[in-house]
Parts: sequence; structure tokens; C-alpha cells
Amino acid sequence: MTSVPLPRPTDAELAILRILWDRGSATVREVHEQLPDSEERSYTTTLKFMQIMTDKGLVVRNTEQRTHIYKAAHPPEQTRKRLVNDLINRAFNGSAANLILNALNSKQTSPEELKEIRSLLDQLTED
Amino acid sequence: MTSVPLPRPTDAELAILRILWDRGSATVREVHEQLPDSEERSYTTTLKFMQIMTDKGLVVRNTEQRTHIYKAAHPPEQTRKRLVNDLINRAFNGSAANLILNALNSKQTSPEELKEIRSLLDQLTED
DNA sequence: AGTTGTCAACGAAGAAATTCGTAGATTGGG
DNA sequence: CCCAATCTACGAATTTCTTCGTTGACAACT
Repeated sequence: MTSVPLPRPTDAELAILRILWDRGSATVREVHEQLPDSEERSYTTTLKFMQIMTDKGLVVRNTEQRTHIYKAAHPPEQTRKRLVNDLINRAFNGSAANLILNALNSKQTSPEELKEIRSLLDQLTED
Repeated sequence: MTSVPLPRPTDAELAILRILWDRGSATVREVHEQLPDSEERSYTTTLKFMQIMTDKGLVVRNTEQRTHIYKAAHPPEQTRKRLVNDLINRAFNGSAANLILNALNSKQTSPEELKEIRSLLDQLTED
């Protein structure tokens, strides 16, 4: 039971986590059917992933009923923070600004979003 | 020779790319010695990676001399853009702003960097 | 020419990620 | 009470990633 540093979720695992974050909790069946490529993948594959994710500590589940209910073990913010930090260190020489500049150029961002970013920027600059 | 969509580099591959981006070009030996964990890894491991990366199209090399000279096949900007977009789609529901807000909170950013971000923000907002 | 060191190539082994088939338990209807 | 549907568990196959030993070629020096 010695909890290890919590691994970075793989692509497949992240897709599952996204659904769990969205719904709060769900059964394997529900997750499977909501996966964008569920047709190309069998139910047992999704089940297997969720069992592995349970072992890894990425999700927790309630097994009181025959149909287990799964939840993400950690809030999206925490996982996202991990992933962002990770990418900053692996590809941007540790500079968050570098990543941000890149992201601003990469994807079109709506005026509302830009405004939100600016206001956070203001907060960070003022004191 | 049918060039496939260019894969996301793995962690180990990215570490090698970082060095090549930095130096412009390098031999396997030079890359290996510059790797942060070169002591824990043997030379042939690095060599193997760079051969695989050649197959994948992540690096190119000049084989005229016995000692091959490697270069990154693509500029850092392009690869970083890929990685950022990828993360935005995989973990941030496609919202760049979400990732940026997270990144601003994640890592401390220097005043100069904040200024730089703001000026890019200004450019994006004006027209 | 022979020894020593360096290099690329190759193969293979081990670990992790992905995929699914099958089996056994349980539930709900008829 | 039996049948069909649904679920978890288990094991195994496949692929990809990581790691390194060995081999044969080449170079440099003596």
C-alpha cells in the first residue's frame, strides 16, 4: 500500500479521466459509451483500463454493488497542473512563459478568454 | 518511404531533441554525454534511440563520415506547437485559455516574462 | 602489422501500454 | 426456476518503449 508518486496518465487513461471529471462518477459501461472511439474498442478494453487505473491510484471505485461506480481519484486541476509542469520541463526548458506564448499562438482564443487571461495577468503583476 | 504523420516524441526522445536544438548538430557521443542521466544509461542506449528517431523522422543525419552527425528534423517551435496542441486537446477540452490559466498558476513567472505575455496579448486583442 | 579504442548495426530481452477473448457471478424477466 | 443480458475478473497476445550486449568495421598509434 505504499503509494508511489502517481504516474502521468496515458492517452487512453486521460480520455477516461475526462469523462469521470465531467460526470463526477460513472460505471464502466457509461464511460465506455461516452468514449469518442468506443465503437473501435471493446467494452472489456475499457474495463481493463479502469481496473489498471484503480491499481495505479488514478481512480477509486465503490464495489458495494455488483456494478462498480468509479470516480477520478484526483481533481482535474491537480492532474492538469502535473501535466503542464511536466510539459514545461520536458519541452520548454522549464519556462512557463515559453509555453504560454506558444499556446497563445497555437490555438485561437476567444475574446472572453483573452480577457480572463489578462485579468489573471493583472493580479499577478500588481503586488 | 511513405512518411507517416510524425509521432509525438517520447520522454527520452525529447531529451535528445532538446540537446540537438541547443547545439544545432551533434554526434551520438556528444548527445549522450550531455544527457542529464548519461551515467545511468549506456552509450548504446542513446545510439539506439537516435537510430529509432531516424526511422521515425524525428532526426536526420549525415553519414558521410564514419561518425554520423545528427540534427533535429524539425525546429523546436513546430514540435512544441504539436505538443501544446496535443495537451490542450487531451486534457483541457480544447481550450488554450484553460491551459494558459493553469500554466500561469503552476510555475512562477518573472516580471519580464509576464510583460512579454502581456504584449502578445495586446497584439491579439487590438484588431 | 598488431593492439587498442571508438563507432554503427543488430538482435534480443525486459517493461509498459493496449487490446480482447473467455469464464464465472449476478440480476431481471418470463 | 431457467434464460438472456450484464457485469467483473483473469489471462494472454500484441505493440511500443527502454535498455544493453555483442559484433564487425574503422581509425590511430606504435
